[in-house]
Amino acid sequence: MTTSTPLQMHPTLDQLLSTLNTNQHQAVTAHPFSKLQIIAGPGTGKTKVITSRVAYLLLDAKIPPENIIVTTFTKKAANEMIERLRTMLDNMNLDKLMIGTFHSICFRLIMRYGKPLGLSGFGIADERDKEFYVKEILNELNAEERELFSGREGEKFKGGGKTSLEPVLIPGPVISLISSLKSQGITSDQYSQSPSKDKCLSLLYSHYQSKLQENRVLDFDDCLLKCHELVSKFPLTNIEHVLVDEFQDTNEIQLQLMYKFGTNVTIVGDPDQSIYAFRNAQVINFQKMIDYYQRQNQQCSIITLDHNYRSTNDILIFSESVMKQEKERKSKQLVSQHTNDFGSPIYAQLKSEYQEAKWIALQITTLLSLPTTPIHPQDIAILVRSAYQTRVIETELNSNGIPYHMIRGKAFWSRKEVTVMMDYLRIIANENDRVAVLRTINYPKRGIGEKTLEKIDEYLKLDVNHSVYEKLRFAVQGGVNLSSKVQSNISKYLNTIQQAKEKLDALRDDHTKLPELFDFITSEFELTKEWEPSQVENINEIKKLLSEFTPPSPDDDIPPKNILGQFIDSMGLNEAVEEQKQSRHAHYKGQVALSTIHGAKGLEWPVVFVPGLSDGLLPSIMAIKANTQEAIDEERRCLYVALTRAKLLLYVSWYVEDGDKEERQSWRMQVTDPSRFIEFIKNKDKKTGLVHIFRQKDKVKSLYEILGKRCPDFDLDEFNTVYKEKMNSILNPFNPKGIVDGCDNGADKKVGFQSASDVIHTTQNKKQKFEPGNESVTNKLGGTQPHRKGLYGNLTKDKIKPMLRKTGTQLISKPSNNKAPPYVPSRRPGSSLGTKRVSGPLALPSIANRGKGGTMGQYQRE
DNA sequence: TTTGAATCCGTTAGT
DNA sequence: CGGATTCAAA
Repeated sequence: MTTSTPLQMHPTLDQLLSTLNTNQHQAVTAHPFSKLQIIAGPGTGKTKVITSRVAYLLLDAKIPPENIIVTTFTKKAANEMIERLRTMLDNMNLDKLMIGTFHSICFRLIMRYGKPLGLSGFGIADERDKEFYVKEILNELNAEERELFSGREGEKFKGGGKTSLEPVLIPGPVISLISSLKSQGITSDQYSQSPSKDKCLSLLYSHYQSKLQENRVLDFDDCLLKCHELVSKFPLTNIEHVLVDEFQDTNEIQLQLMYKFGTNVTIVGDPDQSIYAFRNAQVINFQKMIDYYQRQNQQCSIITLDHNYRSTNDILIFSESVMKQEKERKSKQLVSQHTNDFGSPIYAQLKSEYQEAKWIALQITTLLSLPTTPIHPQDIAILVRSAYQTRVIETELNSNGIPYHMIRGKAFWSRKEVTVMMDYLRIIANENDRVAVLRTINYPKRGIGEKTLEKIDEYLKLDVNHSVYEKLRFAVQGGVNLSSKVQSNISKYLNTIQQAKEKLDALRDDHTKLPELFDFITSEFELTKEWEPSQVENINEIKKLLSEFTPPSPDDDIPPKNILGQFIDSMGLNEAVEEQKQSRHAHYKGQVALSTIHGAKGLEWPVVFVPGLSDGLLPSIMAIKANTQEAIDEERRCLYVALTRAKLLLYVSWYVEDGDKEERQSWRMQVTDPSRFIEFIKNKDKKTGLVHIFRQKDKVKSLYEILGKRCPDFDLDEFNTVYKEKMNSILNPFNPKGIVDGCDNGADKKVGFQSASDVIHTTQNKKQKFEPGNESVTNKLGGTQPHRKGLYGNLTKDKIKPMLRKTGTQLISKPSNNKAPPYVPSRRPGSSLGTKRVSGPLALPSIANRGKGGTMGQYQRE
């Protein structure tokens, strides 16, 4: 199938190919002008294969880089791939290789060629913008249109009928239904002509599109849809090969785009790892692709990679037994290339999320306290289904002095301070960003409330010949009737924008000065003083991204936006350089990774924890409620992805809550059952994970060896005794037997049952902060202990707060600094763990973090 | 009319 | 818990 004999091959390529196994070799060297599916299970060298295939196309088939499109799932994956390629082919200029996410490639194409469609200079509407626009169109419906919604078709758009008798139209369903249509490639025009259309939806879809058009923005789905329209009308003529990575996560419009991009395609993916159906991804694309080419009498070859280089066989068997439960699945035979095995996953059933977190912390400290341990924090990951699950774990890691790092998800970008900052950058970059103006004009408070805002917005919508910025100037100069206070406040706001714009112009394209501009904005708009230290930290993350930002390929004939505008587009597509190439490793070094399963896709660690294997968490409550096989299957694949991230040691755990004995976050549904996906281990030893590799000296030895260290001689039995005692103190915290290493853990001191007078103080002038969730008590050993139920009788916090307020009494709490807020990236908690501790007081919470800036602070009110 | 506090309410992943 | 909504006080 190769186009040349090995002798004629490029020496680099030759060398490259020699490192591949038979299947990989076959996949890489498949005919360049053909259709190919590579089914790549976890750890089968997928990235290596796709990268080598690109190299093969460049070197052997001599396809110029600009004639190849490679789509990846994330910008990060694209960066990694291009780095690998640069290393492989050090002298080749790859700047023109079209590589990136579908969204960014499409956006680039639209920027470059979109003029005939009237799309030049468009920006990106993010999720918040979408919601803003949808709310707007719902408010702008006239009486006649509103009438449409009284029928059955309108039902699904209604909600919130609890408080007001009149049901209200809500944006959620509108957004997701429109998105679903778009990802199937259905435009609003097409939909409005469909005989089976939903009249309400069709109406909203049209309004929504006009709204986007008016504001000159594209939403994520539009990037794909409009690009499809573009390449249909004006085909790309130069593209000789299209490669699609993570094919299992493509949706219909992406499949159609792939067909349109070029006739020769290579796709790589794994149906078992399809976990993005919520974004309308469809596994059926594998079959659709085959059928599509079949209809054109063209063959689509399939190559399956089955050598797993990542995980031990035990881990593979375990993961496979999870997947086996899925009906109608083509079972896969992954063969581990490991010769060592460390036994089946270590597991435990616990009583609460707190206990589970403690269990995890114990496992980690145990691993890290092995003599000359071969395992470092950066070798460990904790993967959860939902982002909020990290909170309890973070707290526990903090109090054990375990350094960790959050792999950032969407949550970071929806933090208040982050969105505000982005909005401010947007108004500086773009005179016409109405939404950003409306969202910043009263933050910080400038005395502009709902009514005034309405008046202003009405005025802003009037005249299309002036920019939003100009119109706002006119408004202050008398266009809108405003109080003098508001008038002067807005003037000041506008003047600061003006100054910032001038600064932006002055720095031209010198992006090294962007941080200065950034500081100017935060100080002049008086943003910093609105924020807690931890929020400022988040803002500095943006500043860092801004200073690291390099605009993409300036040699293009794209009408240039200013550099800030380019930065914002890039952020809108979530593709800002997350971390620069080399510093990435240094940055994460010495830190445990904490991530959602979705965020961990494509990554691997020697040690992986998968907690929260309870019904309602995984499968998530939403999937259970949806009550469809597809939803449950997707959750199962999610688990599969999590499990297959592990190379050597896999820890799984779950908890079941019995009644209200344990403190629970009351707003969450009680977890009562282990996950249905792990039925098959429930029958085994249920007692909790005392089953451990440390039982066998030879396993411990080979663990050291495989990690490139020599196992020192040490007393494993003694090590295990310590471990078991600590385990006991977690499982039975009030049992005196849990006393470890001669340290009295205070079982006789009624930990957790102190009197109310300990926490309630009468204060006079001193304004005290009430920190929800922080009323923990410090016990005599320096450990913190959450309040137990019963402390305030039947009173809940919500009830007690106003009572205290009325009597001039306030609830105060000891600043507890080891509480972790959700989603705050990379805090470095105190000292890192020593590696030499063998039998140190692991069960005791570290006090290293005490006294540092309160991390719950960001939710306080003054 | 704006603001801050009280209260209600939902519950997922992220290009 | 935290966002949205409602209520009450400036």
